[in-house]
Amino acid sequence: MSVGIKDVAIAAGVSPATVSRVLANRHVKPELRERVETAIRLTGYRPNLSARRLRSQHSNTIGLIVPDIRNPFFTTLSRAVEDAAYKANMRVVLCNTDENPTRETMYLRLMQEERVTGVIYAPTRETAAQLDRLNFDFPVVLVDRHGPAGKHDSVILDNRQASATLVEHLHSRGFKSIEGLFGNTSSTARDRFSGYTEAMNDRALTPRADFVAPNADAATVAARQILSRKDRPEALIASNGLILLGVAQAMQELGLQAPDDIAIAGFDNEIWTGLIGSGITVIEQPVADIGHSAMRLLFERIETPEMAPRVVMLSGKLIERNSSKRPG
Amino acid sequence: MSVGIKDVAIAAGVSPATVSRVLANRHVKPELRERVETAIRLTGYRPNLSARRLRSQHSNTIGLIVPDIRNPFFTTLSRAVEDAAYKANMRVVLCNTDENPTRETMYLRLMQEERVTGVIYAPTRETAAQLDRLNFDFPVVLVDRHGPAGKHDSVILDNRQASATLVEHLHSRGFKSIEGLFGNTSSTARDRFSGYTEAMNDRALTPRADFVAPNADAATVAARQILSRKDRPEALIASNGLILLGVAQAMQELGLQAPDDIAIAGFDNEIWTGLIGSGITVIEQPVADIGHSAMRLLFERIETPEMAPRVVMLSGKLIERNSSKRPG
DNA sequence: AATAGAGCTGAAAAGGTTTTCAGTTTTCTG
DNA sequence: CAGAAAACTGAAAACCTTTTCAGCTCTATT
Repeated sequence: MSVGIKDVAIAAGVSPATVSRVLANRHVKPELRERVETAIRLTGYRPNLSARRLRSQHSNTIGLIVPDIRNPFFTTLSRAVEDAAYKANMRVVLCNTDENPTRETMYLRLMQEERVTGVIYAPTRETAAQLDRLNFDFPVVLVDRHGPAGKHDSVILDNRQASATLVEHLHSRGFKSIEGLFGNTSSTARDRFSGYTEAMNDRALTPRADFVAPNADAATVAARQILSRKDRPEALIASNGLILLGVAQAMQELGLQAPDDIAIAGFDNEIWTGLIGSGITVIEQPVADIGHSAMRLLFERIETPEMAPRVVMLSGKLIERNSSKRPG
Repeated sequence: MSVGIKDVAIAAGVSPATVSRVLANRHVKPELRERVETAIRLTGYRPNLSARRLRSQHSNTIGLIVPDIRNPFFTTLSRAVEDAAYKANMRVVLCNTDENPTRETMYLRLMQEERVTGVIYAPTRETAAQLDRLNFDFPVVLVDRHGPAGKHDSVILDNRQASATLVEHLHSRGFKSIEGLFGNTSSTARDRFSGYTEAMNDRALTPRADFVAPNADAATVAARQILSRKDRPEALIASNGLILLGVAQAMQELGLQAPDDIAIAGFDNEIWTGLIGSGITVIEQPVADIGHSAMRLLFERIETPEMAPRVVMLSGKLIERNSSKRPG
């Protein structure tokens, strides 16, 4: 049986309450404090977090619900979230939904049972749509994706703007037929699609878009098809890092080079995008900022629950590389 | 105030014990069971995991302690661990140590306070060395790295063999001066270094090795130096994915091409290694397998604690690509 | 028909901590 | 130096479950 606060109390000749107070750094006479501290050291006492949480009603745990930690965007995000969490003396429970609404509701239920302090959450469009019907008893901050307009704290990229920037960039380089390959599950992909479409229309260009499950394999399949079409576009935009990876893979299979055979641009400034060929033009997201902002919003929400929901919108940054150079 | 098991009991006209039994799927008369179930539905009851854990002494939580989730090896590993965990109805608490022994001990302590069911752990060499002096009251399975020989369950790659394979491969392609760039914190890097050195000696080649903090930035700096030396080697081996990334980046900065200017080979078959230039030769690790094996070992250890420690050693697979072709 | 056993249920204890409450000691104020 | 306030401490309640124990109702066996 492991040593509890009671054993420490006996060893130090004080009451359990006093030990608890020493642990919580509350006022207790130096002499007693010292006795307790050595007792703790001697007994090797470690607090039982379950008991502590049960009594204090603070779980000191935050949930992080993302589609897939292997998506580099979410990898980096998770790291930022964890750093902030552990600084605030909180644990992080990580959940991968695979963009599957069933798993999402299961995890949200789990968060409830865990009595988490708060949740950072990148929902699918499907679940996001009914987000205000669900009523969580913990604060939620959406990241990367938004819910019903203005109802929830969220931190997202200005996706329309970012897409428009890519179109503008490609257009200014002389490309006219610009196709887009977008994810089919997130509000983010949808926003990027809108931004793309608007920007194309603004320039009297004809948008053409495809939607695909947001993972590299599915993207490879789709890209293969697009790239081998007779009316292959002059330029192709990929709506996130995994899709971009799929496109790059398809191009390699087909022996195509950017920008000679087709121009390429995408999202997420992963290191490899700078190394592949002579570099792929991308929109860089301030991922770590997004994570930190989300945690800040979460903590502030916890402090003042009645505050009106806030949306933090950050801007992407165009990183021009060779894949979008004017051909020939 | 949230609804507890008591409220459900009252609503169903039974005792809390009965509700608990319904929840745990123990024998209770169908009629009562149904009454309880509708009461649960009506009240929207969610069990309180802290209370449950406190009483039952089962945390159903496993800890995952890794250097950095952004290292793609550990990203994939974490995903495998989580999948297995959630299938077994367990949560995962994720910890990044940044190869920092202080953070390691802090997290190990946390695991103790959390009363975790078990831990999957990739220790630094420093902590690994004193692993048998520490006495955990939870089972630990080491991954990717080993502790004092044969004292702990662990799942690792046959690192010596893998390194030797790379040397053999490069040598058979005609390279003689083969340098190695290794991480400086893990037993794994050390083993890969040993394998490299032995294989070089076996072939009467002179080994030359450098050690560096296992992250891309540090590797870039080191690689830059190696690559701009007058006596630059004919081939360079990188001991993990991040270091390989650093090497690739340095080469690009310096305008060097593989295999024309220098041959390159490394570890971890990340997708980009197949896309960069005309592909980088790597040793592929069965990462998902490693994760699953680790979880299997962990569960078996929990079931039969007195079993002798087991070491599972998996083989890497050489993926030959263009970066190690015989130069022009 | 009596008895053993199985199945089912509820009361109450237990799990390890924090927190409240009340009481005691110390310090401060005038 | 008296009295008030502040600081400190311990006993006991509370947090929400699961589990033990004992009792009760059936069924099955002899």
